[in-house]
Amino acid sequence: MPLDRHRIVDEALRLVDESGLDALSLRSLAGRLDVRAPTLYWHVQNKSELLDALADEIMDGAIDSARRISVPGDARAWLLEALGGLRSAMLGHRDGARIVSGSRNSMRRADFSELAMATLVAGGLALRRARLLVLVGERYTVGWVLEEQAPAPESPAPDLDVLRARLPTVTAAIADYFDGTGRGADDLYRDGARLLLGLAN
Amino acid sequence: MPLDRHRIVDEALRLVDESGLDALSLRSLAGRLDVRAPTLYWHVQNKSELLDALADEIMDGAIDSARRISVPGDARAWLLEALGGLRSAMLGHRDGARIVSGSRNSMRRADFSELAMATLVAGGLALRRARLLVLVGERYTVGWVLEEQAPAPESPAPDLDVLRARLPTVTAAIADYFDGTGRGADDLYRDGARLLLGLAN
DNA sequence: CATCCTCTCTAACACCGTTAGAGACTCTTT
DNA sequence: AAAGAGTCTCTAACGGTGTTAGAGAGGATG
Repeated sequence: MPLDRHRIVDEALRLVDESGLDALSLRSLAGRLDVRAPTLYWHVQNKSELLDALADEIMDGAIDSARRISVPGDARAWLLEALGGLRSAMLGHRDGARIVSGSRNSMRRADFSELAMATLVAGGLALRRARLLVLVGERYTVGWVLEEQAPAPESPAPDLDVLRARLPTVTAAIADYFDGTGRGADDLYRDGARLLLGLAN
Repeated sequence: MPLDRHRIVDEALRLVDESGLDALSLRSLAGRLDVRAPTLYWHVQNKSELLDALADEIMDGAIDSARRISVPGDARAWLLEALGGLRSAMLGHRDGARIVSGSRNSMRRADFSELAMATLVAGGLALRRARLLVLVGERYTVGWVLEEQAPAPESPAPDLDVLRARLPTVTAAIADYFDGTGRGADDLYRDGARLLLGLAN
């Protein structure tokens, strides 16, 4: 199979999924494609262009998923689903949020915003409000998933008692939230998103 | 002046402020301290430990500023100010949000959460709600400033007409927001934060 | 005086992104 | 058929990175 840009991006994404973004070097990627590193420069200008392409790939997933959402009465409910799709698209790849947040030239990010704002406006929201909701929703989601995907600290897990002494409210709140009724990470994100869209509770 | 950990972190922060996070290498930092790179390893275990220290420094600013806020009737108004302080602390250093979001071992981040949740609970909010508000507020803020501090794309600025064709709603919304009454980036952040705290006007 | 401890050094390792420039190999033109 | 152009991959190398090993200077302590 001949080497082309698409195959490169594909294999890069696979490499990232297996070993994390930090393990993605042009040499290791080339090795998987049975090629030497400089060869990649024929198909891709930069490493950063490659990273942009990865971000595009991820955002494509988010856009596709957003397009599939039927627009209900309340446009804000649509946005809630769209943002959930954005989160899923990023969670779908290791370090997905880092890739998306680190890419400065992904037109697909703007496409997502356009789709979202246009849908909200079509749903009757004022332009200014639509923009605010979309901006806030996107940045909230990226910030959220960034945190979700952050690897556990390498330093030895601090003693639980010490933690409880220094962070009594935080630890109590965690215990409280997960206590009992099978609520998990997805619910927490969704609660936050609903809050910020004014769909609270 | 003898070399110690504090001076290293200080100079690192200065270097980052001048030249950006990507320009921070142990060699360049050592050069500014009139020392060779391996010397730094006597005072600091890792580069990542150094980055954690930078994040701590920034979060210290956020915590100090939060402590100075008097608690008004509505605890949510306090949180709004505290988050504004967090944003200012990150904006106060080049790539501040990247530093904070990239650090996995900064206890100060947890301290900030603790302070915020405790204040909200003391202000009468339920534990579960306090946690949600703080988590959402923090991640929103980090995501926001990350975007604010992202350097302009290096690729030649795409043609404005092409942009307007592909992103009609986005471009119209930007024009609409900044049109007329001197509203700026700070206001936009604040609007978003108010929205998410249910203080919307 | 000898020994330890604290701190800085030189030298080196393996890796990184990236560039220059030499070949193959195919396809088109003469 | 010969010559040339274009496409793709290669080797070799550059300057940079984080990091380690280990030597040595200098002061404090026995």
